[in-house]
Amino acid sequence: MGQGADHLTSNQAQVLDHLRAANAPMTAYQLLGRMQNDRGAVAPPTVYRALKALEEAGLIRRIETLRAWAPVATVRPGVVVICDDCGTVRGVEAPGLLESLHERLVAEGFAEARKTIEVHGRCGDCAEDRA
Amino acid sequence: MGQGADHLTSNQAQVLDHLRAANAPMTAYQLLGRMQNDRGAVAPPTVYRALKALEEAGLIRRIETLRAWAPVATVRPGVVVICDDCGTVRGVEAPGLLESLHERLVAEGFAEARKTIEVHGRCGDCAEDRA
DNA sequence: CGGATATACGTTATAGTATAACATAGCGCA
DNA sequence: TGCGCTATGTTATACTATAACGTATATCCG
Repeated sequence: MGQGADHLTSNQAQVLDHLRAANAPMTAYQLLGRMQNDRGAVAPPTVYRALKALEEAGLIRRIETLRAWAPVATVRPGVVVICDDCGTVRGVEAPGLLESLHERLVAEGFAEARKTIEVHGRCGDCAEDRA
Repeated sequence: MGQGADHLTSNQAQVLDHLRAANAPMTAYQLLGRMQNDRGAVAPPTVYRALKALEEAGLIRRIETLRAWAPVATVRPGVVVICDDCGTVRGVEAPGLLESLHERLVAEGFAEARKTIEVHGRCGDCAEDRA
């Protein structure tokens, strides 16, 4: 587990721990609340700086459609699948898909820098629960 | 031009006009500023309500990674391609791609409701300008 | 040692995005 | 006429994110 990290600072480690302990993405202010429980006063920049460093280290990513953050372990590669019922988030491998999109764009002279692919819906477990 | 619309209210038409006149997505508060220029006092809910109605009518969509809004005409189907240099946004057809992703998810028991696919990078025109 | 630089962090304030809640106005129609 | 519906106005506030400045600590090297 864990790649791309050098040494995490204690703020960064704490944020990462909370994200890994959660079973759904957390917003920055949810994290802020947890940190304020753990120790005393914490201000938003503390959280956002940790999030930025962790994102740059490849350890977390922002789920754009949720305005929230998730550890990369649960979300891995290109495609993020989000259950709107239970809130869980998974990464789905889709190598061919990313490949073919890439070729499409290259053919048009577009130089890709960053891809965001997020799918909302209901996961199998939640569908069963309603059956 | 234009589908899915019933009758637009004047707020909605005004917002849509501004979005169509722009060559890049606009934030809600940019739109708010334009509306305040056009007539006098306008408050955020006026803009957000119009955006919501237009989105439900399929006439615009939110570009999640930009926190901004674009007319569907410029952005069409599944894949949104964004140039980080000039700010323009295009829709790219990618039927096979969406198809195969869909099948992947169905196979896992996941029921899709909404897909967001956004690609950032530099468009061909901007690449030339730097050559 | 002592100073220069770099990094993280604390702290205060503010910018930017979005919605809740309640009041009002106009329209269609029983 | 009076009811219900929809859109709008209006005020306030919630939520998300960053700017700007100061301080502490570590590191490197003269």
